[in-house]
Amino acid sequence: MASDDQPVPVFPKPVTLRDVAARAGVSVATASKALNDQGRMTAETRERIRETARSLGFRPNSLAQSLLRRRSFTVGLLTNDTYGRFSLPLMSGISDALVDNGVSVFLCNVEEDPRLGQLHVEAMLDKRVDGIIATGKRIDRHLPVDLADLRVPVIYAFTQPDPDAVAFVSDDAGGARLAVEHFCRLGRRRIAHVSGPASFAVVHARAQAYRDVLAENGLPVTEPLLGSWSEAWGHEAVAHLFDGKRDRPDAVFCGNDQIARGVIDALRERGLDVPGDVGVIGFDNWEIVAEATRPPLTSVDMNLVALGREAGLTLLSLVGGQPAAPGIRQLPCRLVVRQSCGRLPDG
Amino acid sequence: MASDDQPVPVFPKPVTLRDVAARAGVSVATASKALNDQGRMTAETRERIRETARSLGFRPNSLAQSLLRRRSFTVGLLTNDTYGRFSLPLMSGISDALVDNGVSVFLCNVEEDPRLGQLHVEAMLDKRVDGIIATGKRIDRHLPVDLADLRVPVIYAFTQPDPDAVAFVSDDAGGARLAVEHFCRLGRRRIAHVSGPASFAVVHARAQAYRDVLAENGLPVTEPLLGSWSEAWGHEAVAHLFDGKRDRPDAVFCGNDQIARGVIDALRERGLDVPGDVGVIGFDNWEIVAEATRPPLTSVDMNLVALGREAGLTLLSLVGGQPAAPGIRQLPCRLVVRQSCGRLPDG
DNA sequence: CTTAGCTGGGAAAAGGTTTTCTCAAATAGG
DNA sequence: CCTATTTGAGAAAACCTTTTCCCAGCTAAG
Repeated sequence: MASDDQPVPVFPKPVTLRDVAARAGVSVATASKALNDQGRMTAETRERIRETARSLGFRPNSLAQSLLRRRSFTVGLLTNDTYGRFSLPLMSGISDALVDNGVSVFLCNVEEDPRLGQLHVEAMLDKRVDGIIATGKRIDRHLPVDLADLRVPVIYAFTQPDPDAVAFVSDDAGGARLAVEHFCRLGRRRIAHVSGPASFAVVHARAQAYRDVLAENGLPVTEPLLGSWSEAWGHEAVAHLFDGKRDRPDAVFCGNDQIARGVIDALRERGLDVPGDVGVIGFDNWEIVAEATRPPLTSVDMNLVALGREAGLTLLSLVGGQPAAPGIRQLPCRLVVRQSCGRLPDG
Repeated sequence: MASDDQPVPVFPKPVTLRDVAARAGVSVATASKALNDQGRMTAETRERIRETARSLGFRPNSLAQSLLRRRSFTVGLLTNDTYGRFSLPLMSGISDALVDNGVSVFLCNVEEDPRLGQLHVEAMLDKRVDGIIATGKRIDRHLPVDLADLRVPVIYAFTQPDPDAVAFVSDDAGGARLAVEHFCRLGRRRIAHVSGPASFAVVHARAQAYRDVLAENGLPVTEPLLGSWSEAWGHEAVAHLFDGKRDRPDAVFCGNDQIARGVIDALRERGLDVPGDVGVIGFDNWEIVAEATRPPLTSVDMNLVALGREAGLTLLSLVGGQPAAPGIRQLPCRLVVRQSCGRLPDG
């Protein structure tokens, strides 16, 4: 009978609570209560309904539930980090924190396009997300989208927040301290700092921490060398640091892993041993880079997964009605020690 | 009256169609029809209702619409690519194709965990996604999750599909041809191939294309060197290729950009000029790597964004009831020429 | 035996929208 | 002036689930 030229897959109608109730010979109200551990009924009735639901493969329609509860168990994640260098670890942590609560995440890349941002935010709101997390690729820039006075709670993670918002960022100064203090403990005395462009707020935060730690340890402070975030700049910076005849550094703290990579390569080209002659520490702990340097790179990890988890949990409690004090929370970084920084003499 | 210790943001109730109707002095039915260009009414009534909706900032509740239409304008994207190296460009293309149709994307990372996969798929189904796109980090491995006989259409992109499914992958053989033929056109005669582990299907596809092109051009075929996907392996492979005294390659086609990076660095260490003495082409066109090599790396781009867009559009038409022939569609790659491969003598 | 209280379960409303059907008024046709 | 048709708009059902209220029957207390 059926024409089989083009077998079109046919998707069966989902089984509804009504089906379960009919099959079990009860009303939908009773069925609902049985499955949700609500109401009063004999244990026998409850179990019979549950068994029926199981055997029919019943799954409640989330849309209907959401409509009724005014809660969709859905959050939106906005980002402008196309390559996901920072937002994917964040996403991972967020998802991790939420999946056990049955919450799913809409991911939207808004690039730098306000129109796109507007579009995505409206789509999220229309779909009644319970909340929104905004994230980006740098801490000191806004997303190209206005998230003030939305109908839902908003949390900022690793991006510039609106005033009076709840935000999570990494403690860059703390991370820098970790690196420089590690050098100090290892007995390095002339520690240089090569970082990215002055237009980045984190560059200044890290540089100040660098100066502070050196001062605290009575070590000479040389002005940080600012350039770009690239390997090429790391390469070039080594020339600046080592072409002067005296006071050559015995350690370089770099603003990111790519710069560190350039520094290490340039040092090798000059015949300097890492970590023997010069120790190097990077920032970001981008494993794909940190593990490809020779020797493998010690680097500051911003704990983005943990940051994402924290943001997710906070959003959840905000959605649940718990107030959260506005303000920026800085989460600690962690030093991942590999081989580029050297080790304690006795180690 | 109000206690202001802790200013809790209060979120206003969304305005509903009922509100609009009441304000405009019509029934909700009429209001709905006015806003959707349905039904019959005087142009004046229609415009009055629209104006009311605008002034009230009315936005239809997507949940209610979805419930009724049995269509949620939502799709799920499954991946196990934690770093997003491949899935983010895909995601970008998918999102691109869908956002204009008001469709949002749930992104779920299932890692390698079947339990997590099951969890996410069930959450998606409960939320009544219109369809699912499965993607991964390699073409020849399944996600740790069973997507057969779901209640919704499924499309595979850049991951191993179930039989009889619709799938999109990159044409790796074609991409390899592009690279090797380019070398041939440039007059290179001894072209080597350094690639990843033999356990990857793409390694064989690319290697075969490499042999084919060399044979077609009457050039000597040396067996591809298989190793790992790392820079270190690229480095090591150069030793194998150049320590033999004769028939040293004048071109190396690499299985990915990291290998290419290792090859280029090793060549430089040997005093060989790239592209003067040896041309190098990579695969993946991972810009962050390709642009950091010196000289910048020519590489095969798998057009993942386009692949994602194609997958998104196909899923959309599948959801719309258009049948799509099952099978694997290979989408062409593209060669991004930078400086590592050299140029035509007359160029 | 009467009344209060409990028990098991159902009816109905609510959530917000779309769509089909119905109906009164207005218009056209004869 | 009377009937047939069109026009404008509303009532109600449907989507699926949850929750509040209600009720009939039963038990226990007085």
